[in-house]
Amino acid sequence: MATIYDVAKAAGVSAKTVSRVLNQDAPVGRETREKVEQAIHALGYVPSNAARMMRSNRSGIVGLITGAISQTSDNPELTGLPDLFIVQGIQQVMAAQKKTLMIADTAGSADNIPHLLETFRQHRAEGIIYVADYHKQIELPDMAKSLPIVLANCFDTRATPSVLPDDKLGQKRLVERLIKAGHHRIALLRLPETFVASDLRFQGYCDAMSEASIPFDPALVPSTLQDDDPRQLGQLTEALKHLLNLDQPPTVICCGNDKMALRVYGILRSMGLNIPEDISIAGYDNYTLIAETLYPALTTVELPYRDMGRQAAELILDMIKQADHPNEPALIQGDVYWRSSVTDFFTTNVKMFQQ
Amino acid sequence: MATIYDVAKAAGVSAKTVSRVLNQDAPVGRETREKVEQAIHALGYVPSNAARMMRSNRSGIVGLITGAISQTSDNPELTGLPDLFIVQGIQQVMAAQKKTLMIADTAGSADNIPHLLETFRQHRAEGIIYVADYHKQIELPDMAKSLPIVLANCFDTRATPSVLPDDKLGQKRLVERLIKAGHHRIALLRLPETFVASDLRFQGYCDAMSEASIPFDPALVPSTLQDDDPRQLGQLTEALKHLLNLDQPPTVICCGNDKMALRVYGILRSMGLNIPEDISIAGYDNYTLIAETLYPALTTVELPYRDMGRQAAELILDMIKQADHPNEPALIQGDVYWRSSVTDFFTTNVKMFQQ
DNA sequence: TGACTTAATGACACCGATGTCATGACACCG
DNA sequence: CGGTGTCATGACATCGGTGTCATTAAGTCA
Repeated sequence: MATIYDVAKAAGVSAKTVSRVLNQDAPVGRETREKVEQAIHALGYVPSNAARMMRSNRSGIVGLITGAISQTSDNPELTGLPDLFIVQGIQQVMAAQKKTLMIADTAGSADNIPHLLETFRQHRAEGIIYVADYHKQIELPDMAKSLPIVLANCFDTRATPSVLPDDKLGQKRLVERLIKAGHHRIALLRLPETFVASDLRFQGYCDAMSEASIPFDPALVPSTLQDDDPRQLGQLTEALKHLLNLDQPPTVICCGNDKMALRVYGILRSMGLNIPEDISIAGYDNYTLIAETLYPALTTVELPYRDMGRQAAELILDMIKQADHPNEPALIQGDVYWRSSVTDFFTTNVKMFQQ
Repeated sequence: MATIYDVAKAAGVSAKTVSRVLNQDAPVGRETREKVEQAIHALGYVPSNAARMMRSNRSGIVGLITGAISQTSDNPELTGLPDLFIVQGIQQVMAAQKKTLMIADTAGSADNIPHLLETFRQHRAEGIIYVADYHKQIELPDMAKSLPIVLANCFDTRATPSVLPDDKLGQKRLVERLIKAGHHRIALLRLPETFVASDLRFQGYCDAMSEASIPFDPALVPSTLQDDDPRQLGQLTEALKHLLNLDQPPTVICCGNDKMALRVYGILRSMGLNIPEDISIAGYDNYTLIAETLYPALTTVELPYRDMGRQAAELILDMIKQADHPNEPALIQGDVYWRSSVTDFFTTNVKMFQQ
C-alpha cells in the first residue's frame, strides 16, 4: 500500500506538502497541489488513519455499545429490534460530523461490557454511547467513567447524562386525544411492572383523566400482566373478558405496546368483536411494521427512537468538545399517530350531520 | 493517557519487555512480569491500537457495509430490519475471532458507498462484508475490488463471493410439508417480480407440486402483486376474493412473506373467515415478531439470516487468510416452522380415530 | 528603502508501539 | 573446559503520518 512518501516522490515534493494538500491546513501552490493530487490518484493512495491518529492524538472514533444486534438470542420474546432506530439516529449525526462510529455488541451479556470498553480505549475512542433495548435502569462498571459517556434509552444512579423517551407525556397525550374523540371509558392494559415505562405511562394516563375531570376507575386498569410470553395468551384473554363484562365496559383499550395490541386484535376477533366498530384499540411504540400493517391500522404513540439517537449523538459530541455535561436526563417527546383502530365519535357526529 | 514507556519506567524495565508481557511472544521472568502487570494496572494503561497497528501492519478490522440501520427512512414500507440478524451472525463470529467489526451505513443511498470504502481503507480494514436488506442483485463500485469482499443477501455479475438464502428450497420444503399435511389445493401469493426471491420461490413451489404429481393450476397463483404499500389493500383483497371464488378454492394460502400474511389475516377475518378452520395460511421469513405473535401463530419458512451472517463472516476471514475464494454463491437453508395457522389433516384424522 | 508580513515549501523530530539484533547469564554436552 | 543453546532483557530503528521550525521569495507598509 502506497505511503505519503511514495506520493511525495512521485509528485517531486516533500511529504509535508502532500500532508498539506490532504489536510488543507496551509496554503499550497496551485500547480503543486495538482501534481500531488494526480500522484495520489495514480497511486491509489489512502492515508493511514493509524499513523495520522498517532501524531495528532485524535481518533475521530465514537464507540457505541448496544445489545440490539444480539439481544434477541436469549430473549426471544423481546424480538423487537426497533431500538435500532436509535442507532440509526446516532449514525446520521456521526456521519454528518465526519466521525467514525464503532459499534460493539454485548452479545446478550452485560459481562462483555468491560471487554468492549477495553477495545474502545485501545482504539482511543473519544466518547461512548450506551444504547439499551428498552427504557430501563442500568449500572455500568466503574471503568466506564474514564471516558465521556452518554446513555440512550436508559439511566443509572450516578446521573450519567442520558436521553430517555417521555413515556408519561406520550401516554397522557394519547389519552387526551382519545378524550377529545369522545371516549370516557378508557381502559389501560399495563406492561409488566418490571418495565420502567409501565408506571410512567400509568401516571400519564391518570394525569390526562384527572385533567379532564374523569374519575379514575380501577376496574379499567387491570393488574399488570406478568409475562410477555406469546404463548401465554390466557392472562390477556382474562383481562379482556373482565373489561368487556363490566357494567360500563370501555369504549377503547390502550395496550402496553403494539405487540400486545396485535394479540388483542386476534383475541377480540376470535370473540366475534369488530375493531373499531365494537371497541377501539390503541397501542404504544408506533412499531410501524405492526401499526401500519394491522387491519385496521393501529392508533399508537411513537417511541421517538430516531430523535433520541440524534440527541444522544449531539450530546456526546458536545461532551467531547467541552467536558461539560447536563445533570438531568433529556426527555424526548413522541407523537400520537391517529389511525383507524379508534373511533372518533366527534368526526362520526359531524358526518352524521352532514348526511 | 499512559504509554508503554510510562509503564516501563514505573516497572523499572524496558519498553520492549512490557511489550513482551502484553503479547506473550517471548519468555519473561516471573518477577518481572508481575512488576509490569502491576504497573499496567496502576497506571490504567491501555495499549494504543494505532501505534500497534502501524508497526505490525495488521488492523484486525473488518468493515461491514449495510443499509440496515438507515434503510427505512426512504422506504417506510420495508421497515423490516430483520436483516440485522445477518449483522448479528457476523458479529458473533468476529467477536469469537477477536476481530473488530466496523459498521458503516449507507444512510439509504448507494452513493455513499465509495466514501464508506474510503473510510475503511483509511482504517486499513482487512476485508469487507456488504449486507443487503433483502435478497437482491447489486453492483459495487470498481474501487471495491482492491480488498477481499463478501456479499451477504445479495450477489453481483462479477461472481464476487456471496452468501444467499435458498429461497427455492425453502418454498419447496414448505409446500412439501403442506402436501404431507393433506393439502392439495395450495395457493401462492407471490411477491412482486422485482424481488429475486419471487421467482425462486415460485420455482420451489412448482418443483414440490410436480414431484407430488399435482398438476399446476395457474388459477392458484394470481399475478404477482405490484406494490408493497400497506395502504393498498385492494389488490390483496381482490386476489383473495378470486381464490375463494374458485370452483375448487385452495385449502391453504402461501403468502410472499409474514407481513403479507398479517394483512391476509385481517382481510379474511373481515370477510368472516376463521383461520385455520376455514382456510390455512402460511408465510415466509419467520419474522418472529409477527409469526409468533399472530393469533393463531403462523406457519412459515425461516430466512436463515443469522446463519448467513456466520457464513459470510467465516468466508471473509478465510479470504483474508488465503487469497482464495469460492466461485459459487453459498446457499443457506432455512427451516419450516410449523405452527397452528395451517390445518394438518393427517393429525386431525388421527385425533378423530383416537376419539 | 528597510522592516514586516505572507505564501510556499522542506528538514526533522516525534507519536507509541513492535521487529531485529545484541548482550549477559546459565545450563548442558561431549 | 570451550562451544552451543536457551532464557531474559535492552538498545535502537522503524511504521506513516503531522507538528514545529526554518528558509526563501514575493508583496506591503511606513
